[in-house]
Amino acid sequence: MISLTEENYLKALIYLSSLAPGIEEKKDVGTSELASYLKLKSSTVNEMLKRLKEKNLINHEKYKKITLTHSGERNGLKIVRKHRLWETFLFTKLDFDWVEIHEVAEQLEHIKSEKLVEKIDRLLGYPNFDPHGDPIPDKHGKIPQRITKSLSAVNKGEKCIVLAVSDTSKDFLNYLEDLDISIKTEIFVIDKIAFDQSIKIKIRQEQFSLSRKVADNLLVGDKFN
Amino acid sequence: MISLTEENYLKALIYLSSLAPGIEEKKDVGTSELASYLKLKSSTVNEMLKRLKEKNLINHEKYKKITLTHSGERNGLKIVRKHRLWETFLFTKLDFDWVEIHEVAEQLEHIKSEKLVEKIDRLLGYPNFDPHGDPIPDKHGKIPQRITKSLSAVNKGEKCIVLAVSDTSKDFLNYLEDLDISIKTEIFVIDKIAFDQSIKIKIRQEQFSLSRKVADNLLVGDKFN
DNA sequence: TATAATAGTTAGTATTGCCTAACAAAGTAA
DNA sequence: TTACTTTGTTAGGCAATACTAACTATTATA
Repeated sequence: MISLTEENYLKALIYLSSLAPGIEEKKDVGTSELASYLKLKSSTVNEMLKRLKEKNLINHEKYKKITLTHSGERNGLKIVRKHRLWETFLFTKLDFDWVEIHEVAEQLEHIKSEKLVEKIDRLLGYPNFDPHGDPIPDKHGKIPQRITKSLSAVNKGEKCIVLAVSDTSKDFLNYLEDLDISIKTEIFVIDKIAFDQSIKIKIRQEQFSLSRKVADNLLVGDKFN
Repeated sequence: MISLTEENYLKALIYLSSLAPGIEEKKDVGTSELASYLKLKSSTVNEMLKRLKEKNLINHEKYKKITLTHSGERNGLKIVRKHRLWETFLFTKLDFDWVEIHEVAEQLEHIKSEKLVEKIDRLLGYPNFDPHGDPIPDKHGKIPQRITKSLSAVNKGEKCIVLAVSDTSKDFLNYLEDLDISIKTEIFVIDKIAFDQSIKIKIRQEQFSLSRKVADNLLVGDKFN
């Protein structure tokens, strides 16, 4: 039995290892990095690492980096799957907004019932991506892939469609909601300003400009898929 | 902040105090009774009682009975409300069956989000009773009342409709599912056998007989409301 | 390379929630 | 009323999860 706390450690490890530079690459994670992400002290994390290793969920040698075992990864992906399914449920079935879904899903992801997850998955029509555009692992842990690029990489005169956001902070999501930008929003790039690397865009007949930072965090594609 | 465990104690107290002989009456509850209901040792319960009293959720003097304070009752009813709403959700929206809903709702009832509860309530159309016929407290803690009687109290030659079950054990619910008896099922009482107090009934053209024990635990009324 | 900075570990402490064992109070029945 | 039974309490422990403080290994830098 994996405790709620242990589940959160696994989820954090999945997330932190996914921050590797290349796609499909895995980054090794250190104790302090994990501690600071979970807002805990390293000593606390250190103890938990022992328990996770006992349970064969991670590989860890003294003073070395942490990696997930196969079992750890599988279990962590289950939580990620549940989190993203619940976010999708809250967003599409209960009209929660972008900003609110995360913290409720943080709780719901720990509900233990295979059946419930499958029922929710079915109710939602087996979605591949959640409301932030993040991929939802299937029941075997397989993660849907799709090609996206940052809005900053789109050329002047081209149009694209928002597939995901790479920052899910409240500030960013709130700003996007103000701009009425969400998943599936079509963006036409009117101009790219060399001086500050901001870009001028058109959305639904309206023109305005986005900073480099915002453009970096909008992941787009040619079409919605 | 009330912990998950504390919530379960409050819920148990609400339930046990409701077992008073008359309706609207409250029964005082003892430490051992609570312990045995929660499948814990009295010493454990005793300690928790201290904490609950600290938090002003219960009244309790050494060697005396336990009663809920106003705050304790309000908080306990919130959990009962959530439990019954989730059961209704699982049953009506996700096609879980009668027997399965309870244990998943035991987990879901602890999710902390006012908004989520209200959204689910609305999605369900503000139901007054859950799939077992138990009343769902409204957001202010008001409990819908309705008049029911045991099927044993129905006279020969009369018809009635199932409103609730007073036993929600798996065994009983499974048996009822086998018999195809659920909420809203119409029952016609053909005969009452004096010898063993069983009753002969007709449901949807089919005739069979129910033991006294089963009839006792089926709560019925003249019409569905 | 020596040393300072960073990262990781250990030891000792607290809280929650559970346990057993021993004991005290209250209730019941001879 | 005494003695037995049931109920309630206290004391002392344990596991999980977190903390601080002190220490050690590793890495980075002068």
